[in-house]
Amino acid sequence: MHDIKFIKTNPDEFDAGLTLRGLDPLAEKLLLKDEIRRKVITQSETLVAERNVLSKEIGMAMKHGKKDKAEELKQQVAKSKEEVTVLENKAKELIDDLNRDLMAIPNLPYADTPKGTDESDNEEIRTYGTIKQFDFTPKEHYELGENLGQMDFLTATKISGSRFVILRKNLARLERALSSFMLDTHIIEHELEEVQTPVIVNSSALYGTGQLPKFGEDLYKIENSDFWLIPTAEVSITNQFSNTIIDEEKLPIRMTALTQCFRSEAGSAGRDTKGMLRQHQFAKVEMVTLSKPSESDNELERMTGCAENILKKLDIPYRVVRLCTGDLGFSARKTYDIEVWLPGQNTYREISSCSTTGEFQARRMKARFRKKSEKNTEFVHTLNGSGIAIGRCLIAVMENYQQADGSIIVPEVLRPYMGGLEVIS
RNA sequence: GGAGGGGUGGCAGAGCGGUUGAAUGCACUGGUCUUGAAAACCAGCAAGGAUUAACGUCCUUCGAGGGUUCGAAUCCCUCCUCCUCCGCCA
Repeated sequence: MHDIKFIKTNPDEFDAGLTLRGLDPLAEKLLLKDEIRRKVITQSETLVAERNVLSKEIGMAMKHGKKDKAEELKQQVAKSKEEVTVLENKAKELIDDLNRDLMAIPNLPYADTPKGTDESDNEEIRTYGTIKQFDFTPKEHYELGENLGQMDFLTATKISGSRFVILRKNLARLERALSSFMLDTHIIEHELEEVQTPVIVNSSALYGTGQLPKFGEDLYKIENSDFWLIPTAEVSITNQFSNTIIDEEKLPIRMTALTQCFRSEAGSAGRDTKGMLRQHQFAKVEMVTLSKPSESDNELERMTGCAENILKKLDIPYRVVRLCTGDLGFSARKTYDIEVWLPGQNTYREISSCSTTGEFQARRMKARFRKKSEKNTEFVHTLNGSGIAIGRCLIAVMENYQQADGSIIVPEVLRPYMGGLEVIS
């Protein structure tokens, strides 16, 4: 959420940020609303203050047995009561209205964000690994999986619908191996703290990280309740710190969690319908960091590095791109996507997205920190990134490690997690 | 699901209609004392908002939201949550 005080002191910077997003300037309109809001609050509070004084006088009068005086004062208060109620309601309305506006405005991209309209304008930062040349035509993951009889979309359709999958035997085990490998790497090498969080959250958590109010359509909601399925563990990990004041020494707090994620994929009908690239349910290892404002840029590099390290260890080629203004998510100020090479598709596909939101989410959820021996609190900065998506990583392993006979070599680092298995066939 | 009891400041814990934003203790910060530390003593110590050049003043908040009242942490209603016992259950 945006700080109206920031907008007040930096209207041009605010509008420039919106322009980067392809939005019309809003500062003037918001500041007008704010002015009215403050005026009404002042009016209302003046009256309430007067009432409070009179009420105390009534109390004193009662104490000293001056009943007549008390009655007289009561009359006075009663007169202003209606007026107070009207003003208070009006103030509340104006506050809510302004907050609604502020909640629906996306975060401001960093000024150096590459300009563009969609993912084709993203800027390649670096590439890693050598793209393997096959002496046969590499297959897509679903061909490989189905031929192995270990990836079953048809049966999944029967029990759930489209965009679900059933993995069997060693592919199921491979998915589990990937999860454990990633988590172990994060907690041991990268010193992230592992957490296990709920996958069902309430709407206030979704407001906190920015999925609501604008993107409810992309989420699954549980009927007759305020429960939603998380689209990413970012929601539950980050919101642990809502309405919390953290001691400065505890920062940065770097966490990781493995959860299932649930997305309705409204609006992506027809895209990636084959295979398990785009599912309604998928496992993902997520990373979330809370940091001091001064450290968040470095933390973003660190986090991206953690995700990259997973792919390095798996020895799968990838590239890192910086998202352009048109591709940047609602809450993000700066995002690196990591895209893995998929030989079957002969292209790079997103497997991780690491973002800093600055204080955007922290302000929404009131996650603050206090410096030692300082009175004031400040909002923390929050970062989130996939570290990495399990399902897509499974695809990447399958396609990059496939052999002519349709079997799949198990990457070295995963073998300890697969009981030493070297090939899935 | 049934019965009962709680939710108060960083923590513990009073208050149960009238200067109570909240006693007291611990923790924390500053000071006195001390060679230094401890102890002791003194002082400070909630968040958000409005206003102000600033000092300050004012408003709101005692789980959340409504209500009663001139006035609510204190009374009433609804919800959330925690604990104990019973039932059910992975």
